[in-house]
Amino acid sequence: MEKTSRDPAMTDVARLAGVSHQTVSRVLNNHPNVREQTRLRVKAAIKELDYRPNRAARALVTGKTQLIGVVAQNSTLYGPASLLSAFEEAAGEAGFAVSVGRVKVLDRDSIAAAVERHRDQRVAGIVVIAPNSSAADALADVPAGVPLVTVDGDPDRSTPLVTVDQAKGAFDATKHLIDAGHETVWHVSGPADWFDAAGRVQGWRAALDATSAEVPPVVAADWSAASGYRAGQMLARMPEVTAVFCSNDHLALGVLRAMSERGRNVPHDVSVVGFDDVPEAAYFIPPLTTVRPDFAAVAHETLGLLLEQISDGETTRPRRTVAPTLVKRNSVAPPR
Amino acid sequence: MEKTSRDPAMTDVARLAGVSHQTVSRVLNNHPNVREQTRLRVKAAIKELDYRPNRAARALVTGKTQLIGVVAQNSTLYGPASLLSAFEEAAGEAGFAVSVGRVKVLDRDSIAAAVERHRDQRVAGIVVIAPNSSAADALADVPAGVPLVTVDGDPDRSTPLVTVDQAKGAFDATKHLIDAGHETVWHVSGPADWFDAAGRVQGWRAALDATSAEVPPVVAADWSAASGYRAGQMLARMPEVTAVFCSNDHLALGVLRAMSERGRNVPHDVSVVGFDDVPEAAYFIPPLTTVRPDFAAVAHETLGLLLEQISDGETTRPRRTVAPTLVKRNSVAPPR
DNA sequence: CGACCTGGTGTTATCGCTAACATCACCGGC
DNA sequence: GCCGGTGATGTTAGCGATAACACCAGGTCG
Repeated sequence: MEKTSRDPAMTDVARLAGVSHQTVSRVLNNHPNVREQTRLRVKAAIKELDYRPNRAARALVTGKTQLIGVVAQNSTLYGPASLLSAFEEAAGEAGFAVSVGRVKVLDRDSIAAAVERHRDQRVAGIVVIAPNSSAADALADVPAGVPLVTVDGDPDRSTPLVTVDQAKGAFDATKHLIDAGHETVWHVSGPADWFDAAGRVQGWRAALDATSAEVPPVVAADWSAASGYRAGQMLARMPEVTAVFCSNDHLALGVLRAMSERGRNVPHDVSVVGFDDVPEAAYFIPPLTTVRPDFAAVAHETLGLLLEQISDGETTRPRRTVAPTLVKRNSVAPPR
Repeated sequence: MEKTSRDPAMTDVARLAGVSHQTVSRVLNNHPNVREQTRLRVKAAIKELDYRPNRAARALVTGKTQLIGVVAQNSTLYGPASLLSAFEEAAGEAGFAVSVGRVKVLDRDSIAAAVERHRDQRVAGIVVIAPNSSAADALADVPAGVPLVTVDGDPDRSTPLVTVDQAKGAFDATKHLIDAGHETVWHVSGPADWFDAAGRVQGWRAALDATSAEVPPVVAADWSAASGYRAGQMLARMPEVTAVFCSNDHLALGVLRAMSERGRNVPHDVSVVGFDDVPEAAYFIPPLTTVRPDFAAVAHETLGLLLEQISDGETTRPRRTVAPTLVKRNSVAPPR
C-alpha cells in the first residue's frame, strides 16, 4: 500500500511544468497574458497530477466561496421538494455548491439559526423558501449585505422574491369550472398563513368576481389529504356544491374520497380541480384536472436573481413571477 | 450608510480581550490549558464583535472541512426525498453542512461527475443514494480514501451500506395477506435494477415459500402510478387474483384505480398492500395498508457510519439495516 | 537610439487560522 | 536553594491560493 502523501498543490504543478505557481494560477483563472504553449504545458501537468485547486485556500484569499445556502423546511410536501431539487440542479450547473439547512418548523428562531449556520459557512448567498408569514418575519433579522432571495415569500415585503403566480393559476382553474357551466365554485384552501394559499384564494375570488358569481365561504384546511377529506365530508352533504377548487392535489385527493364515500360522482355530480400536478394526479379516481407550476423556471429565476446580487450587489428587477399552466383531465364536467 | 469593513478576525478578538490570537484559538477549540478568567474574557470579546471563525482558513490549515457531500437523483420520489431530508437534518444537528449534488439520471458518468464535484469541494465524506445497479457500478470508480457510505445500494458490494430491510417489510406485507386467508399473493414490482424493488420481490417470495403458496409471476412496472394502473388493468381481468402486494404506494394507487374502473371492490374482491406509507396513503380509496420505512433511523445510521470512517478511517460494522413496520388500514380483507 | 509601452513571467506579501515550539512563572523534591 | 516539571500564554511558521508589483525582452515611436 502506498503512503498517503498530501494532495498535489499548485507549486507541485508549477514544478512539473517548469513555471511559477503564479502562472499556474493564471492558467486556472483564464488570464489572457499567458503564452499558448505555456498554457498547454501547465494543463498537461495538471492532468498528470490529477491536481484540483484547494477551494479553502482560494476562499481565504478572495473572501468568497462558491457556496449557496438554502433554508428549507424539513417536509416532503411536493411543491417545496420539487423546487429544492430544481434549484440544486440549476446551481450545480452554474458551478455553485448548494448547502441545505433544514428546519423543522418555519418559525423565526429556527430560520434565524439556519441563516446563522450559513453565514458561518460564509456562503456567497442565501435562498430562503419562506412560504408562510412566520418565515417571512424571520427575514427581517437577516443583516443586509448578505445576498438573499426569497422564494414563495411575502409579496408585500421588499426583499427580492421569486414566486409562482398563484393568483393566475387559481384564476384559470376557477374560470375553467365556471366556463364548464357551474354557477359558482367552492374553495378548499391551504393554511391561511401560507402565501401560496392566500394567493390562490385571491385568484379564485377574482375569477368569481369577474363573472359576478356568488362567493361562497372559504373552507379552510391545511395541505394534507386528511384535512381535504374532512372538508370534503362537509361539502359532499351540500347538494348545491357542484364545483370545488382545492388549493393542492392532496386536498383534492381527500375531497375525492369524501365524495366517493357519499356516493357523489366526480365529475358528474361534483367537479374538482387541484393545484401542483403531483406525478400521481393523473391516477386519482378520476384523473385530476389541476394547475402545474413550473418549478424549474422558478429555480432558474431564483438563481439568476441571486447571482445578480452576488456580482453587482444590487438587483434591477427584484420581483419575478412564473406563470403556471392548467392541465385538463377528467375531474371536470358540466353540472347536471 | 456605513462603510463595509472586513469581518472581524481572530486577531481582532485577541486585541480586544488583551490576549494573543492563539489563546483565542484555544478557547474556540476547548483546549484545557486556559485560565477560566481568560476564557471568559475571550468569550465576551467574541460576542461583542459577533466574531465567527473563518472556516476556509481553518480548513486550509487542518486539511479538513465540515462538509458532507450527498449524491442523489433529481427526483421527487417519496422515499429518496424523505431520506435526503432526514439526512440533512441529522447532519445539521451534528454540526456538518450538507452539500447536495443532484444528478438527472443514475448512470455511471453522472455519478462520477457528482462525486468529482464533491471531491473538488474537499468534503469530509460522501453519501451516495444509489438505489439501482448502474449507480452502484459507478461507485467502483470512487477512489479509496474518501469516506463513503451508500444508502439503498447494492447488498452484494463491500462498501459500507445502510438500507431499509426491504425483504422483511415485503415478507410482513405478504404474510399479512396470507394470514387474511388469501391462497396466494400477486406482486407488482418496481424496476428490476433497483435494489429496493429486488429486496421486496425477495421478501414476497420468501413469504409465499414459507407457506407453500403458489408463486405467481412478478408483474413488472416502474415506480409510477401510471405503470401501476397498467398492471392493475391486467390483474383486474383475472378473477383468481384476490391479493396484490405493490412495491410502492403509487403503484398501489394505480392498481386501486384500475380495480375501481373494472368494478372490482377493494378490499372485498381484491386486497391491496403498498410500501412507503406516503402521507396521503390513508386517503386513498380505500385507505391503504402499507409498509412504513423509518427514514430518520436510516439517516442516523448513515451519518454514524460516515462519521466513524471520517474519524477512524475504518468502520467496524459496515452494514446496517433498519426494519420497517406494517401499517394496517382498510385495503385488506378476507377473500370472499 | 533612448524613452516608453506591453505581453509574459517570476517574486513577495497576504488572507485567518492551527501546530509546534518558546517562554515564563510557579511548584515540589532532593 | 537549585532543578526539572507543569500550566498558561506568546511567537513563529506554515497551509495553498490570489493580488500586487517587479522584471525583462522586444517592439513602437518621436
